[in-house]
Amino acid sequence: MSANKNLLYERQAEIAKAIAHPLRIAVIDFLRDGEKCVCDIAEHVESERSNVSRHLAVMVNAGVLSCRKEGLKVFYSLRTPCVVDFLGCTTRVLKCQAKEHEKLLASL
Amino acid sequence: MSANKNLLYERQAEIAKAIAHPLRIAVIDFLRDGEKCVCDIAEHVESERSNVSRHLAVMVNAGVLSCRKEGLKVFYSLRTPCVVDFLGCTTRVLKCQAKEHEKLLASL
DNA sequence: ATACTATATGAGTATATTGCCACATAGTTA
DNA sequence: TAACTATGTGGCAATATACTCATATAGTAT
Repeated sequence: MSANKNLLYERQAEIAKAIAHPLRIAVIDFLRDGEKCVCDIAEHVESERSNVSRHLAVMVNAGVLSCRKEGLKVFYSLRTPCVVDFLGCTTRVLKCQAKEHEKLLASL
Repeated sequence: MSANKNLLYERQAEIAKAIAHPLRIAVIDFLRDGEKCVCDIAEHVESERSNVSRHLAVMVNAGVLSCRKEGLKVFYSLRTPCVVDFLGCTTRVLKCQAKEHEKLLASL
């Protein structure tokens, strides 16, 4: 494996890691219909603001979200719509799993 | 947020977490051209077999990989081709980041 | 200036993940 | 059976992550 490949894998892992948390996935799903401030996000995902703020920082750091300050509030949004594709990928994997479970059940 | 949604987010996060590691991404990339045994995978990703074995178990557990025993060897393969789409998603995010960096540099 | 609101951060604890070593298990071959 | 190979697992230490509480910062309004 070349050093370039390794670097790519690490960057890819960083992005995947930034998404790999239930709360963060909830946030991404919520942000599909446009930018939201921390307090709205915290209310929606039913978690403390300080906690949400940290999770948001993780995603901004990984390049998944971007943020914009306006007065007291900070609005977060998806940096690129293709982040949403991740959710599609996961649901496809889940569907694939469900199908195999069905097959197994049917064979009993 | 409904309980159903929360459950979905947790399952999605499990899958994303199973992918979110440089070594595991290297494995997925390697498995694109078909099933491989642990020793071949370990050699390719340049890591200890015991370590690789654990990472493989994580991915099987999350439903990302499947395995098949044949004699002494255990062959691992992608459970569904759509797992590869993840890598595409991450590279698209990376490209998006690169573009923004370019813009920033150009404005200096 | 004071009180208030929204957000971020430091510190501490709890928990999870990773990598390594040694060893166990299972199948193969002589 | 004995030696060998491929894989998996227990145990440990190092590190990373997540959550909570208290506090800091920044902007707003009175």
